[in-house]
Amino acid sequence: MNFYERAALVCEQIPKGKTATYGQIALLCGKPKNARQVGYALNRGLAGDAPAHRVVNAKGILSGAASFATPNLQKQMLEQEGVKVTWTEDGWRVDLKKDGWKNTMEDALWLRNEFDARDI
DNA sequence: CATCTGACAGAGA
DNA sequence: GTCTCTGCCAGAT
Repeated sequence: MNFYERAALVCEQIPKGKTATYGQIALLCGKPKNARQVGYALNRGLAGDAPAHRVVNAKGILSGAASFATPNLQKQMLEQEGVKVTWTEDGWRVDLKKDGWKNTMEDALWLRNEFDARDI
């Protein structure tokens, strides 16, 4: 099973206008403890064309390492999708209560099937 | 091999 | 809500 391929697939399922956390991605990939690897994957572009801008840490902070063309690009893209991004002491933050991706059982089942179908 | 690092998270105070 | 401490694990050195 390839964790990175899974991570990419999961990221692609994040609905537009919603955000998911690294831990959430890791969980859906079947590796609850690999949150850091999710970040690593996105950082290294190992997640293909997955929408990395919709992935934030557990606090909703845009961790913003520079795999974006310009600083604040992540923020811009999120706002473009209707996500409210506010500045805080810690940096740009989204409201996970409002714009966080709520996984449904169907999302999980769908993913399970895809993983199985693609043997990853 | 041993260590260190990091787009992280959870538990406890 | 905050802050600190600990566990994680793939990659790099």
